[in-house]
Amino acid sequence: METLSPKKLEIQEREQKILAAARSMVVREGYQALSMERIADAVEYSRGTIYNHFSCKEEIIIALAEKGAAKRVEMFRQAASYQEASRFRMLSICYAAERFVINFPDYFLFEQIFSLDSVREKTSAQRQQVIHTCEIQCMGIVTGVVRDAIAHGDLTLPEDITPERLVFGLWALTTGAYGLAFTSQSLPQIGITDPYAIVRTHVCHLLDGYDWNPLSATHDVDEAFLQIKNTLGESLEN
Amino acid sequence: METLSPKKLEIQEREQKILAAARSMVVREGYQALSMERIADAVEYSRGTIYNHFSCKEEIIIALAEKGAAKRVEMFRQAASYQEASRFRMLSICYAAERFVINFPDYFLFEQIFSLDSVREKTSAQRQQVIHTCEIQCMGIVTGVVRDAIAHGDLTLPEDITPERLVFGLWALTTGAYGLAFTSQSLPQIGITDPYAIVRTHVCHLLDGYDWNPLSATHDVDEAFLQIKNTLGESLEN
DNA sequence: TGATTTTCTGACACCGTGTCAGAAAATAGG
DNA sequence: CCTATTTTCTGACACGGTGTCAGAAAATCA
Repeated sequence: METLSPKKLEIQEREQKILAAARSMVVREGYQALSMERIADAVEYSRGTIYNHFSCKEEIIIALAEKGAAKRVEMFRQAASYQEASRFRMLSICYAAERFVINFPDYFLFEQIFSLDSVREKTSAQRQQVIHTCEIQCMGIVTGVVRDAIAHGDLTLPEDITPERLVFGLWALTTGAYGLAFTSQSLPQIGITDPYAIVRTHVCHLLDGYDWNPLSATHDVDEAFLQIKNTLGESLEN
Repeated sequence: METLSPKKLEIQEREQKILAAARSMVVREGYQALSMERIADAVEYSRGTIYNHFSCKEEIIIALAEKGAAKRVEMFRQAASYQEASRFRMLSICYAAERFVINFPDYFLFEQIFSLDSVREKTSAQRQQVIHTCEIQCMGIVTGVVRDAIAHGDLTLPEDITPERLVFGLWALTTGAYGLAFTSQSLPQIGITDPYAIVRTHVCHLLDGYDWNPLSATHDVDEAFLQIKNTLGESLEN
């Protein structure tokens, strides 16, 4: 069943065309400008046909969020394969998380839209499951690095902190900061001009707080990120 | 001009009735169930009258977000007045931030809705300004504590970290975590059952990473939070 | 009390949604 | 190649929500 009938293929391609149209529409004019009607116009099919692919516009958003989630998993994989001491592997994942929002701000936006109950409610369980699975995979990649660190003796976690809990903290810190970077009006006013750099600093201090070796004091953090950028940069840019 | 005419008073009261109706509607049935039509039914006035108060439903959401923002400022003020060493004042603000989302999850929700461009776009500049001002005030309260800490010699920040940048990190960590607590499906599955407790732990480790005295190692953190709860609990619950 | 101002109302025009009967196109069979 | 069957596509329709505004109703004034 490798080759699909020409018609089936056309349909598959059309689905991608619909998503591409929706994506650029949201990017250019915002979520509220997205309507099935306008998508139908853009791809030159009738509204009914669009509804054959997606039962409502929320399903389109979640389909786009799915793509984003898959992309992030891929980038995290790349980053985790960085061949260095555990702490630098951790930093390289942070770098990947940062590149993700910078290179694909729209994916980040779709996730934010999707995180509203009122939107998520209207989407299918299957697609929710896909996104959920990606989330678990990302967690798995990062906790894997933490476990490696423990195994190599670079890190000893306090009793009440599991690798998952540490990762939760990093996850919260980074996504919280990226969310603020996107939505807060106040940042420039209080001298926060490069939130991404600040997050990196905080991550380092947090890891220092957990005594994850080698500590910041023993190496040049900026240098480390530069190294990561040079090694992984290409493969994360796509 | 202390006493308003009875009619003006009625109008003012009605505005609160509208907000209350909208609030309970969103809490009970979600944002997407909110409509001017249903609000009008609920408060037993015509749609036109509702439009005299708010030009669209986004304006209602932002009005509710405003109330939340003001509440947070109030709670932060209370917390910052905690009479202890700077680090514990910092923790007491974290405690206030936590109580805010736990006691008023709906306010947190309105902020999330409001953070979407598509919603914010439709709201008036004045109201946006009010929220913005509250945000700045909160920042001011927290950076004030940081500055006090520096002045008292409890904390020495690295050159590249201003008090604002440190606060940005805490802000990102906490709101990021609370956001995840509300929206992520994955947390229980990976053993994160009390995200709030974990955030507190991470905050402590982050402060440790910056050598903010007294370090966690020298005192019982749980005990400190208990103390805060006993001292401030009442005044934050309202 | 009547004149004037303010407030309230619901009908209206509009826009987007989601559905579905029937048209059109693709595919299969002889 | 033609016809039968299946699949896909379409646009009209009913619905529900939005935002407006002319005129009704109520409040205020004098």
